Amino acid sequence: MAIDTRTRILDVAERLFGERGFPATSLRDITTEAGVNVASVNYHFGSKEALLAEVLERRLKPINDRRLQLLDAVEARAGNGPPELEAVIRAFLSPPFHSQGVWGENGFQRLVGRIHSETNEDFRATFVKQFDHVVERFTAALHRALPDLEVADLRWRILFMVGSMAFTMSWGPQLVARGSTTRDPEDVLESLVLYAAAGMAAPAPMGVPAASGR
Amino acid sequence: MAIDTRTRILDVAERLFGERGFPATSLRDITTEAGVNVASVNYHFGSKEALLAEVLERRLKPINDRRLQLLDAVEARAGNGPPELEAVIRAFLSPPFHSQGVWGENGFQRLVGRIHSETNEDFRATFVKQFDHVVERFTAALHRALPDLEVADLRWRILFMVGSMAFTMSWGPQLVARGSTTRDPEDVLESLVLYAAAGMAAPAPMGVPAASGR
DNA sequence: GTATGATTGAAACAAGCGCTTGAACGGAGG
DNA sequence: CCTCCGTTCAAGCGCTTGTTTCAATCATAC
Repeated sequence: MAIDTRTRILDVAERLFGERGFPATSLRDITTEAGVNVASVNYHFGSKEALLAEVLERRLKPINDRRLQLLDAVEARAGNGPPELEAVIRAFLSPPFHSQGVWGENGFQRLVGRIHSETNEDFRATFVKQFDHVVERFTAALHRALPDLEVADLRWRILFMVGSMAFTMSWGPQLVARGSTTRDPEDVLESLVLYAAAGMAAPAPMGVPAASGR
Repeated sequence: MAIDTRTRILDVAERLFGERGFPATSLRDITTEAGVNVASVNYHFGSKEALLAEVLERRLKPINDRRLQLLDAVEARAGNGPPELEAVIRAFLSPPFHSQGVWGENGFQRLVGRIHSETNEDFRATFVKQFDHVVERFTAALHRALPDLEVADLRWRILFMVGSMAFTMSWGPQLVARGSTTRDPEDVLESLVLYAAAGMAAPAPMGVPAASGR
């Protein structure tokens, strides 16, 4: 056997969860395609949910590590001054785009896009926890890059940015495959970075009176 | 009986599909909570999928109609000149935010966010078709508002915008409920409009040489 | 070469799924 | 009163789900 059972299950599960979603993918779908026994999932992972957790962990951890590493570099370069906005955003957005292979043949990118809106409240809480540290670091960095923006506004804008990213990773491969647009993932990333940077730097909304007057 | 069976099923289905997702919600979950018989779903709608279609149709149609109506007004105001960017974006983003009640108690907004990344390829195709006309109208309007931007770039930016919107509608209620941020949906919409307008107006990427020189 | 502990296999478990059935219900029209 | 027809109901259809069981198999260590 070329690769061991565990890895084969993880690979197939990653792709199928990405293509069809978690609840719509059965363990038998996975094990049949992986050429392993149904029981091996529960033997190696314990449950279907635990399998999902490990599928995510395997990819998300390196991505978040890389994000922090890139952010460190950006902040080091900035010294005591504010970090460069576009560089901070690029540090956040580029790792998931580079996490694996080519668009459309990439189960995980689809899964990342999907996972952001698919699971139940409990899972969301767990999912968010994995990102807490990363989000806090980037929020702080962006706050330094954009000192005039209220933190509350900044948090919403980060939500907008993550939304663009997740949605693009989920739909992008399909749009590219349908030929509606033909762009290198690298170009799409670049486009997204420019878009997000401009959005972040947009004038502050004036709806609610600010705590610290503006 | 206060409301008729059909409507009760639609209301509960809308909320549960939004909370748990389509595959994870069983007909029995819906009918139990609605206080109706299981068979009534198949009697009134034909199948679970048809129920989902009707749940979406009921809300999406008015939203898209309203979008076009607002866009007409914006274009009429612009006369022969280019429409105002921010107004076009507001015409696109505001209807789903106003579609129903309050954040967090709103099944449909959650569902809208979710539906964008949850279902399978076949459903996506059907789903996209419902939006084709709206997307084309807004793409044209945005192209007139931003004549220097390649249409290919513009399409990606529209994807980014829709992603922000979908993600915000999916996660916003939860963030608000957790108290991480307390904002009126109207303020969030305003914030999103400003963000998207700035992103749309961002400098064009220079990655690939443009077909028509820039 | 045989014992040992980890892994795989075929089969079955209870539970839940979407959907169908055929009878019962209930108000309107003749 | 009775018929009719749209609607509701309890029950059950065949099937799939995640998970478990326990024997068979494997690689390794003595």
